[in-house]
Amino acid sequence: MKKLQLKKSSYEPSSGTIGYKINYESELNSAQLEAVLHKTGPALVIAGAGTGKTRTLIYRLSRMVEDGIPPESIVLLTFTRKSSAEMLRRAAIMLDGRCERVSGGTFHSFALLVLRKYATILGYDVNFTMLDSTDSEDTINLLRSQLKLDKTKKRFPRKDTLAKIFNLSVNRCQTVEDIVINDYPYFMDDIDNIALLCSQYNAYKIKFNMMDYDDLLLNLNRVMLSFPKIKSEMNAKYKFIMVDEYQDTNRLQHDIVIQLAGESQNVMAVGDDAQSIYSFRGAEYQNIITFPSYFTDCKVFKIEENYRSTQPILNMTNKIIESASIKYEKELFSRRESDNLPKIIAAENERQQSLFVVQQILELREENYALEDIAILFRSGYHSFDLEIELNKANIPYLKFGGMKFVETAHIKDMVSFFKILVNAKDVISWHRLLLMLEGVGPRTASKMVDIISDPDFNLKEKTDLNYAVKGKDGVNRLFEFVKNLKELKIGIAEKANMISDFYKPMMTAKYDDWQKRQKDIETFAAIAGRYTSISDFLNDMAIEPPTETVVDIEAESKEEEFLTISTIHSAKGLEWRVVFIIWALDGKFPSSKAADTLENLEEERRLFYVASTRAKDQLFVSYPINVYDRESGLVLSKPSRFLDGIDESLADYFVLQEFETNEN
DNA sequence: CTAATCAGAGTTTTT
DNA sequence: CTCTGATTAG
Repeated sequence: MKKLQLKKSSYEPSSGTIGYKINYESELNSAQLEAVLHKTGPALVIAGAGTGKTRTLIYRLSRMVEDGIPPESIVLLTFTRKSSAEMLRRAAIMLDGRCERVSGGTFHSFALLVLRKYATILGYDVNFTMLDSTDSEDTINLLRSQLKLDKTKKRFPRKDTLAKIFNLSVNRCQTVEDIVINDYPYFMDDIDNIALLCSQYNAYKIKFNMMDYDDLLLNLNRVMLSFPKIKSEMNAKYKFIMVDEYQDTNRLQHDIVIQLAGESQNVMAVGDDAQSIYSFRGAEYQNIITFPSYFTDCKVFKIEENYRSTQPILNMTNKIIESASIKYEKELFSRRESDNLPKIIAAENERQQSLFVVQQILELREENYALEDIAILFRSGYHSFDLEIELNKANIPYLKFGGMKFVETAHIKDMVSFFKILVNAKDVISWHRLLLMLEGVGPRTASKMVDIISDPDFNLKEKTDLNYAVKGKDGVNRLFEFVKNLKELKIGIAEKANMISDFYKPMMTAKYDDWQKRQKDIETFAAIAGRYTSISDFLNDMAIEPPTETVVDIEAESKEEEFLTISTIHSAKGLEWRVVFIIWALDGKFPSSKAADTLENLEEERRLFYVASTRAKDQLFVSYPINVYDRESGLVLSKPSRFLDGIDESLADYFVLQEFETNEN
């Protein structure tokens, strides 16, 4: 016979977090929890550096998944692929694999995904080609010489300047004329030709079924604006939108978010206006300030407790950002006390700065800091060159982020061109690129042949026209034969990559003196290619989500070994380390003398310095060499960065380096 | 028309 | 220093 018995239990509030696998209440502070439990409707989360912004996003994501919202209907837009992957990984660990099925990624990759489905309605072919920035510059250059604009009396803007103008025009939603008037007044005389070139460029891309980075955003927006049916289809599919780093969105991305939010307005933007560092590509930090005004009843959450850094570090960073003109006032605080003030170090010259950093790292290692706990940050890619030499000497393994990317090097672009042609035989830019490498072929011949190739009737198999055009040019025939054969071969991508590499090698040795170094990259490239089963997937990834590593270290893919991180500040965004070194904090380098011209630029540099210094958890070193000759200005730079003004001895310890002899070797 | 040579300019930062 | 554009010789 069964009897009932009373067992003591406890009171549980009826609202809140019962029934969840994760105990949100105990793992989050109240500000975070509020944001995590936010159900529907628009919301803005203002979260200072190190306050658990990512954490909040991840927990909200898993909370939604636990609520039974299908992960596919949640779009998580992040700024870099690195942070997107990191976020999904952490969410998956916390809850389960469902989190990884969330839609999204970067704005650009999300756009590509959508456009592969809808681009035909805009007149594109499904397998349109992606142009990376070099490709689009080359295209612009081609059109420029066709328009004979390279032969004008006065200097016409260079291809990279033109590309930048067009880019800003798209991302800021302004006309090319406006951009020239505001940002490039010295090209006023050429304004008509610049605008003409831009429209030709746009027409050219459509004609040859190509999209550049900007087109991805533009067309995503367009497809939703012009086709209400598609928009409602998308709104039905993507019910919840979350956007990270909102302060770095530009006008166009902002518009896209509004479209995606649709009627339901289930959109949450997360960011920190003090960390806006992408205005050079059209980002407007005002977007985050005006965000609530675009939606009805937008909730605003502020998270101010910092979990990352010690209080001394925060005291200094708060001071740095204090003099910036930002809208959302916030004062970060931490419960992590420490006696260790940030250290500001003056070195005699660059060499000494590098030696100092290396020496410190070795000492830190003695103190049981792992290399993974340490990062060295700098303003521009080349600031680390000397340091890298010293690191190599000291046998400290490192990975470099930011700066020149692997896929952007000329020889890798050549290799990619072969693959592009395999997918799209009418990829004129790739053809052009390869033809130019051949002996006896210059711009004229290449253009002529490209014209023939782009003719709709042209067919690789019978190339009689070409035989005529290239008579006497053996290399051209070999190239065509090679591509033709390769196309028909039924072999894997790895084998094709090897064949291309063999074919390319003589071309490379003829063109580059340093071909031996490049040869290594080619092998790496072939290895990466071998991981794919579809060439188009491979090319997509190379354009939209290329390997993040930089040229030098991609070969050293010993992931098991621990390594030090050296990185541009831009690439360090959103990450953290126990010990951070900021090098080259020298006025004229950081802020760079280029940026000193306008207040906005200077403000952005200040935020950049702020981002850099808030990466540090335990220790922060800021160093600068004195007595550096600056070619640009012709001055000897010797003053520390102006962002250190006002950092007195209560906030940081100041040091000067002194050399001395030791008996050690 | 191409290839080689020279002069000059511009040097962030990313998808 | 490195990449680009201009000039010139072949």
